[in-house]
Amino acid sequence: MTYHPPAEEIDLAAVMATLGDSTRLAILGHLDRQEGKPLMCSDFTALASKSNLTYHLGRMRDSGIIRLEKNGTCKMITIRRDDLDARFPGFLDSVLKAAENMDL
Amino acid sequence: MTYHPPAEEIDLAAVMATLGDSTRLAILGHLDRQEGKPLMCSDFTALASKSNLTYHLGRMRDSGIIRLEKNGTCKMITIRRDDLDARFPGFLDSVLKAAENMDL
DNA sequence: CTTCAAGTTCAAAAACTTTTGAACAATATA
DNA sequence: TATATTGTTCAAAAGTTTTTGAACTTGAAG
Repeated sequence: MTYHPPAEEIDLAAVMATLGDSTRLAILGHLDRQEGKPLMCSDFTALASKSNLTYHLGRMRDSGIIRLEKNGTCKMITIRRDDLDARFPGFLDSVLKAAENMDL
Repeated sequence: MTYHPPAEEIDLAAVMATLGDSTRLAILGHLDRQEGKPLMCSDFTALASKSNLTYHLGRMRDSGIIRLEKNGTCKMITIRRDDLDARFPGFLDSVLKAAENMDL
C-alpha cells in the first residue's frame, strides 16, 4: 500500500468502487472543502478509528484518488484533482457536488 | 424492487456503489453500445445466471441507472440518460467511456 | 535517551454482497 | 388448454469488505 498509480493507469471502475462507500466519500468531501489547509490522517478521526483510516486512505491511494506524502511523523493528504480531471472530465465535479453535504 | 426513484432523488453515492461492480458496469456498457435495439434481461445471460441478473438489474434500477419496463413476458431495459445527465453533468459520459472495452 | 504524537500492521470478528439452484408466476403462441 | 419462454423468489452458501484492538514503528522535541 505504498504505490500511487500514474495518472494514465487510474481506472474509473476502481475509482467508483472506492467512492461507493460513505466513509471514503465523506473523506473526499472534507478534503475538498479544506483545500489549502493541508490535511492529515488524524483530521478524520471523527469518521473512523486510526487503523480503519489507514485502510480507507490506502484504498483511496491505490485507486488514484488521493496522494499521500510523508512529512515528518504526519502524512499529508491531497486530492489528485489534475489527474482525475484530465482523465475523466466532469467526473470529479459531479462527485464533489454529491459529497457537499457529507461532513465530519 | 419495483420502484424507480424520481430523477431528483437519484443519489450519486448510490450510483457509484452500484457501478463499482464489474458485472453491472459491463451491463451498462453493453446497453450503451446496443442503444436503439431494445434489450432485455436474457441479452445478458453471458454475464450471469438468470436469477443473478434479476439481482443486478434490480440494484441498477433501485439506484436510478436504468429503467425496466414490462413488455409482455419480457422486460425492456434502458439507461436513464436524460435523468443522469441532467443531475450529474459529465458523469455518465466518463463512465461509458470507461465501460467501452467491457463486453459480453 | 525518553516520551509523545502520528501512523502502520496483523489477525480475528462482524458485516455485507454476490452467487446458486430449485420452485414458482405470467404471458404468448400453437 | 398445453407448452415454451421470460423472468422472479427464496434461502442457503460462498465470497468480499470493513471494523476492531493490541502491539509495533518512526520521527520530533523536551
